[in-house]
Parts: sequence; structure tokens; C-alpha cells
Amino acid sequence: MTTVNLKHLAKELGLAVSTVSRALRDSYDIGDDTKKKVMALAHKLNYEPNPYASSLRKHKSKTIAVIVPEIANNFFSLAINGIEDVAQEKGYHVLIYLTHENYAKEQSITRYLQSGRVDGVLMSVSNETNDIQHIHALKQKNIPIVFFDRVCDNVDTTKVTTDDFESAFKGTEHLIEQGCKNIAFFSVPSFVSIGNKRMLGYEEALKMHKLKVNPNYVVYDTNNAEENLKQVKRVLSGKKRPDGVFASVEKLAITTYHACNELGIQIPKDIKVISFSNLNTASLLNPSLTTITQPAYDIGKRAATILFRSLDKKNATIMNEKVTIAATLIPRDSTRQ
Amino acid sequence: MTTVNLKHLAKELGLAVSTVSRALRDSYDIGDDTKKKVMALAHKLNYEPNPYASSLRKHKSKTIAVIVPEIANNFFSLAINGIEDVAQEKGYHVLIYLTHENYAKEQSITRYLQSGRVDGVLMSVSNETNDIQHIHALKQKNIPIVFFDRVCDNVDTTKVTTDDFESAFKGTEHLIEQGCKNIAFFSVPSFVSIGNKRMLGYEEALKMHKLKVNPNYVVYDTNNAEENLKQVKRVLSGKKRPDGVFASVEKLAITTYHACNELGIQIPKDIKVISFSNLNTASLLNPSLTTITQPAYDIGKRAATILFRSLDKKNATIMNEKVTIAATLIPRDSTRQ
DNA sequence: TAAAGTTTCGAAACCGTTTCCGTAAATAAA
DNA sequence: TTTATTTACGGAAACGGTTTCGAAACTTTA
Repeated sequence: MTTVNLKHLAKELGLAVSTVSRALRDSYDIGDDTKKKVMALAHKLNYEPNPYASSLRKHKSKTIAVIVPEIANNFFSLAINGIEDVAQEKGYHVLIYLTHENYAKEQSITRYLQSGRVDGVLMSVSNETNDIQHIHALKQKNIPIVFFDRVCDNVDTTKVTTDDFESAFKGTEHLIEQGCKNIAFFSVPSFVSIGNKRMLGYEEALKMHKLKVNPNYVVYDTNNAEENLKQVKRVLSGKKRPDGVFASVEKLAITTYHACNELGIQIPKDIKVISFSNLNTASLLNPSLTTITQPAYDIGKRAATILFRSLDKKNATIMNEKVTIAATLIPRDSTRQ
Repeated sequence: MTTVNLKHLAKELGLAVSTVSRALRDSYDIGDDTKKKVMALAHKLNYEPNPYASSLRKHKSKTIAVIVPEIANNFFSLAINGIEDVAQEKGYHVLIYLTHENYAKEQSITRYLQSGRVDGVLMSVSNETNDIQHIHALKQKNIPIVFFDRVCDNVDTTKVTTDDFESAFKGTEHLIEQGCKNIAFFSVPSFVSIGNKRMLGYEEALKMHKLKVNPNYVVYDTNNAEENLKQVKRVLSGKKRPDGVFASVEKLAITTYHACNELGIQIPKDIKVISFSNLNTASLLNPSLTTITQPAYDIGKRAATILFRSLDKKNATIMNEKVTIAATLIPRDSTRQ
């Protein structure tokens, strides 16, 4: 009930508040025996320093924000896992904010974070985010940001991603090697970093193999499951049905499976499917799904490590660099010839 | 850079800090025109109140902690989704802590939270948690806790769960109806709330149908994927192989699929499988998996709503009640006769 | 017109830590 | 012994809000 604070400890020990404070943080100018006495009483009374008082005084909260589009998604939940692991190790706390792929929400969240509640931000932008005013506003308040996966290329900071271009290129090439000639591309809008890079990799592979890019084969995530299914079915039941699908996001691979089930299209006989995905059941699907698997946990861990390293210095400056971690292509039945 | 605070606003307006503070919070005893002036300037200068100063003074942080065993898990990520949704709506912030099913971690987290960093806690205990001292310590600091899914029955507070006993009963009965006579049970340790209740439901169904409970058919999650696979394979390759598997947690259903693949056991011909699961690809598995699906999102939402309702009152008291939300059994191919 | 009430605002205390500054005692140097 | 230096600690300001108390200025009532 009556929460124990420095004043209580000080009174009980006949010391000054400042002395107790320094003793607890093992300051060099406090005698060893007083330190011991203070520590002992603090431990006995279960003293826990008030983080708000400390943060107010120090202008440091030992807290970061993680802003992601969604959490019920294998990639993001794994990334958060990685983030939380280093956070716990470094003594940081992590606040979670979901944008639900909604730009307005993303804006109001970043807006709020200018208050100084967090020391830094880890972020994967929503697929509606076209403008970066809100990001710059945060940076101007000296709050460092590290992007992961879905980055803003024209913001000066570190971005941790997979090799999206190369992976998309290889994935598309894999489909071509398996005999596909008409390859559909299901993705997020191309102003989103990953949408753009993966699209470019896909197109490059097609060009390299003298296949033509068919704009009718492209579907963008609408952020609405039913609408997505409708769009995918439209493409798969068009007059010239594709014989391969490159899904740039897991969600649309699932949609493709459902669409094929409904339309009676057989994978991989009629159409082959490959997807960026972190499904841990990919090998158990019917048919098992060929995936380009991103090291989601490592990406989160890496991004967090970079952020914390900068936060632990006095001048929290973050390099403008791109950190790329390779994804791995795991061939399975969905692309078997 | 130079963060704008109340003092700046006050000086610029020629008002007292207290006046500005009250104007911004629309206090009744400030004139309308001064209010407007204050609001205007605050908006113009992009003023964001310092949450730490406010929390320090008010002893309220508008922040809750969510403590879960893991996050790369469909149930928990969906639950967190529900939690974050209401939190955002109510203007609360959510701190995430992962225990990784580790009791020591759970202890140190709850220990730390006694500092008053959060106003309340939403929690699903680890499967190592046998003792509840750390929970009581939190309660004695007047920090309300609401449990969800994995609860502590002997703590006086609200617990939000699914109807674990009934669901396990029905799930087991479903296997029996599909012709199973020797049903294995793969679960979490039985001192965990869900482990216990689901086990009882399973046993009750067996008794009701005059089937005997075979302790050799029980496998408990060891928190180690390889070990789990070994245990499951041991049971599935024993002299008297079960013809049905009730997986109390999704993870072990996946393990069962892998084990069957490796051992050449066919589902559902040789063995039928049902599982508590929130896999959104359950219908796409090979074979599609019969699931008992918990309304994870709703559970999170419900638990959060209850917590916030109590926090918004002055005397944060939480009823000692059990809120039960029904799970739904979705029959699929893995239990087809 | 004086007394009473209302409206609108300012001064200052307060929340719990951290930190700057100062000082008395103990030790070292001259 | 006197003077410098170190050691060990106390006092008080500061962080940025919120809240209590009170007091002008203005309005209403008798």
C-alpha cells in the first residue's frame, strides 16, 4: 500500500535522500559500509525506484516503441520476439503500437511519441504510408528511429531488411526454372519499400528470361480479406490463366490457396506458387508451400541491437545505412514440376 | 530540439503555468477566450505534454503490461491484437513482456512492475509457474491483474478463458464418434490451468464412453521442440499405437503432423488428430486439421475491457469472477472416418 | 452602497529521483 | 603546524506537469 521510496529509506537510515540515491547506484563517493546498509534496507523493504520520477529527471525512459502494421502475422510476431529478447537483456521496455495498415493511426502514434515517452522507435511502416512528414517530426525531436522490413528509403537512418530484390529475383527465376511462363505477382502497393523492391526483382527476372510483364497479373493487397480473394480469383479465372504465382506477402499466398480450392485449380499441376512467408506450417500445407523465408527473429534482433547501441551513447546518432540479411528459398511441393 | 513545455506556453501567453495546464484540460474555471488562445498556441507549437511528469504527479501512467509466455503463437498474437485495439481506443499504452515459459523471468518482470510503471496487468502465466508469490506481491501494491487463458485459479481476480473443460470433452467425444478407441493426449503440464481443465475434460469423455485412460498416451510440452518430437514419436511408435490424438496446444499438433510424416503414419486413416488451435491455415494443411478454435481476439479484448473499466474508476477493484467464452469445434479431414 | 457570491486566474506545493554545489572531517603534503 | 587534498555526505534545485489554496476583479443581491 504505502509505497516505499527514497525518502522512507533515508529517514529510516538517518541519511540524506541524495546519499541513499547514490548509494543505490553504487556511486563512487559513498562509503562502502553505508552502501551496504542502504542496499540491505532497500532489499529488505522491496524498494523499487519510481521509473517516472527517474525518467522525468534524466530525460531517458529506457523504453522504446515498436510500431508495426499488425501483430497477428508470423513475420512481425517473430520480429517482436527478437526485439523483446534484446530489450530484456539491455533493460529496456517495449511499447507496442499497431497501425492496422492505417496511415492516420500511424500518424497519431508518431505524433504522440514526440512527447518523449520513448527513447527510440523501431518501425515497419503501414502500406498506406506514402508521406513521411510524421517521421521527420519525430526525428526533429531527436528521437532515433530504426526501420525494419518496411522502410522509408528517403529518411536518413538505419534500415534493416532482407535482400528483397535478390530474393524476389531468385524466387521468380525458381518459378521459371520449374516451367512457368506466365507469372502473376501478388503484393503490397509499390510505394511500400518491399512492394517496390520485390516488384523490381520479379520484373528483372522476367526480362532476363525474355518473358513479358503482364500488368493484368498484378494484384495489390487491399487490406480486406474478401476483396483480396475476389481480386485473386479474378486473375486466376481470367482468360489467360497464369501458370505461376509469386506472392510477395504470406497473406496473399493463403488467399491463393483458398482461391485455387474454390476454383478447382490444382497446385502445382495447374499453377505453381511461391511466397515470401514465415509460416511454420509451410511444409505441412496441401501442397507444401515453397517459401522465401525471412529471418524475422534476426531482423528484429538486429534492428533492436542497432537502436540500443545508439541509445546507450550520449549522442544518439544513427548511421544512414542499409543492413541486409539474406532470406532463404526453400523449395517445396507447390512449385514442383 | 528545444522541447516545448507548459512554461514556454505560459511565458509566451503571459499566463501562469497553472492556467495553461487547466486550459489545456478544459477545466471549468478558465475563461473561454483564454482557453482558445492557449489551445491555439499549443497546437501551433505542437505541444505534447510530458507523460512522465504527469504520471509522477498523478500516480497514473495510462499504461498496462501484457505478460505472455510467447508471442510467435497465433493465440497470443491474436489476443494481443484485441488488447491493443481497446487500449488504443481508451488511450492506454501497452508494454509487452515475454516470459518464454520461464518462471524466473516471470518473477523478475512482476517484481519490476511493483515500481508503479503500469496501472494494471494482463497476464497469461508460463507453464513453469507453480507458485504465486510474485502475483500476490503485485496485488499488494494495488496493481490490478486480469488473467486470460492461462490463469491462476487461487488468485482473487477476474479470469477470462474459454470453456476448456467442455471443449476438451467435446473434442475427445468427437474423436470417439469418429471411431477412436485409444486416444493420446498431448498437453502442457497439468498444474497449468488449461492443462488441468483440458485433461479433466478429456478424461471425463473417456470415462463416459467406457474407454480407459492410458497414462502412456500422455505427453507434456517440454518447451523444447526436439524433445517434444522425440516424446511424440515414442508414443506413436509404441507397441500399442493410439488411433487418435488430442492436442491440447497447437504446437503439439504440428509436432504430431511432423512425427506422422517421419514415421509414415497416415492421418486420418491410421490416426485421427484434433487440436486446440488458432492456425489460420488449418484448412490448408495436409490433411486439413480439425480444430477447437478459441476466440483469441475476443479473449484479449474482453480481458482488456474488464481491466480498463476497473482502472477508470477511482478505487480499482476487480471482481473475483470467471468469464468464459466458448470455443468452436471445426471438424476437418484430420478426424474424418 | 455595502455585503455576498461568482468567475478567472496566479503562487506555490507536490510527485520521487538525480545532480550540482558545498562542507566537515580525515588524510596527505609542505 | 599549516595548508592542500581527498573522502563522505547533506541541502537544495531541477525535471514538467497537476492540484490546492487563495485572491483579485467582476457581478449579483439586499
